[in-house]
Amino acid sequence: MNMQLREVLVDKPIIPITSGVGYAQPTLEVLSCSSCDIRGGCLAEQLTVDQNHSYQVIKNRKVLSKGEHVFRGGDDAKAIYVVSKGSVKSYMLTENGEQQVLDFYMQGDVFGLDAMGSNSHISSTIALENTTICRIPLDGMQNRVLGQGFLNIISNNLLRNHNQMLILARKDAEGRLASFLIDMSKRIEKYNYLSEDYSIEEIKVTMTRQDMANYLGLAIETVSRVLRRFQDSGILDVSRRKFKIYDYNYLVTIAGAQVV
Amino acid sequence: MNMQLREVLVDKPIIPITSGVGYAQPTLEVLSCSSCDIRGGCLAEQLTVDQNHSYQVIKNRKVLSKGEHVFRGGDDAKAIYVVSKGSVKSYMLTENGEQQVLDFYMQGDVFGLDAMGSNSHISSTIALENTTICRIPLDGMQNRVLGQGFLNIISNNLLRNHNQMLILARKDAEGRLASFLIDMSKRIEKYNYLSEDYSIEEIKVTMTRQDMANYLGLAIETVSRVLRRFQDSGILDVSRRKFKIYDYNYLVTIAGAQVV
DNA sequence: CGATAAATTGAGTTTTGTCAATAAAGGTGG
DNA sequence: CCACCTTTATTGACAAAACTCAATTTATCG
Repeated sequence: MNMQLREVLVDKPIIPITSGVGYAQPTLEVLSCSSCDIRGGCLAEQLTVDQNHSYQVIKNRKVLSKGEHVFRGGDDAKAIYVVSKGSVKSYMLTENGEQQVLDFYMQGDVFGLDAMGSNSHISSTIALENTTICRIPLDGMQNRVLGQGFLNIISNNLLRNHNQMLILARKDAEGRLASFLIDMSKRIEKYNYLSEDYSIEEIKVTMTRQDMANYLGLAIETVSRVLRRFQDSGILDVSRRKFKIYDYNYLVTIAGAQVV
Repeated sequence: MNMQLREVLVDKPIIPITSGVGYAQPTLEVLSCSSCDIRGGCLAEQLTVDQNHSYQVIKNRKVLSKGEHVFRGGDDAKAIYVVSKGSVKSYMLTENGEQQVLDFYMQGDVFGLDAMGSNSHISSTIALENTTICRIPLDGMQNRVLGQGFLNIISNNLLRNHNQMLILARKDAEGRLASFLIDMSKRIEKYNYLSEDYSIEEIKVTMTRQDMANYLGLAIETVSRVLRRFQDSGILDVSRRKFKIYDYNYLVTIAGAQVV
């Protein structure tokens, strides 16, 4: 990980970003996939095959500090992205200026697909911690062959949305939090499957209570109270962003059916 | 329209359906697009271009009666679909056996994308009225060229989901109903743009109050009461499935920002 | 025309949101 | 390394919105 960071810093800046309005923007790097932490089948690679089945290395890596945007609503949309390391949240703004969090993405996840059909982004994406992302330009995308991997990413994105719609429409606060914790737990386990210190029962998340609330359609106070109730009933132990889950199965029961 | 129906009936059945378990299934027809009501740029066509840019006509039309399923959760997923005429609803079942409606689709809309990445459907889709759908088999999809039209469909589906997530998470019952009515109104206007008797102010929907409730995450009684409140305040006139909108702008105000 | 499904309306309860105050953690600069 | 400040999180009291249960009315379909 240190090696990767060094490499990034040494190579910068090669491609200046072509962005919207005047806020600070990080620079882009052209880096090989060899320095990426994603192990096995990064789906970004499948998108870089052209009609002659030759690989075009057109991926660009970018290092973002916590709180930096990958893109904002209104920015030009000429790419999709993969999280190489770290985590981001995707959100839309309501007319009151509140954030509706659409999803959280972590290592290996593809995001930005909702802008493929237009010239500018509607949603925004921001880094929740120091994060490295991989940018896949869409120029010439229509000349690339449609791989099954790409179809998988798309339908997985859609299924996650559908699951979230069900959660927002049908579940009470406890069900939403339980679903969220199970989902986070599973995803953190998935991208940590090779490291020795992961656990599905002990996770550390990167988002605030407000982010959770904005994702689950709840008030921040409700999130706090439900977590306390969970703790009081012995299901888990909360300490800020760290969750120790004692009764995973009961959490599954509270959550109800999960699709993704 | 009568012509089309006749043609369908004359040609049947050519391809028997390869479906799951034992409930009645309609038969499939191989029909040319010439008898389709979709005017101008049916996006199904873009999906049937192979790598040599020659068109492969592999679209199949199917006539469904009201209440018939296009597919159910668990069915094999080997195709995506276009609504040629009529309307359908897509839904998932909760663990209590309740329906969460994911979206409604009408003439020209593409659905079933969420199953592209797996072998079986998780959601179900059912006809809300007598409906003709067009089936696009996915076999060999990976050899087809990725068109911008397909990307547009995907991101449009994703944007609709995001919009709905915002609605479910942030808006009260009035906001949800207002959003729904505006959306329906726009979509009905869009596919009726050539006929002389359409109006954005006077629409007839094909779903029940229960369907609306299941879509908007509300109780059916709440849907009824909100519609009554709208009527009492002179915004619109409701008569079962017919809505006459008097104050469209006020509806937009109540609904708040719409993305799609 | 009768039976069934769909929609409406009322009364009372529950859940969650809002407002307000406090506590705890994390970051910054001396 | 500590004190201070800002951000994040917790907790309580009360209000509001929507749900549930129940009864009734109105369509729709055979």
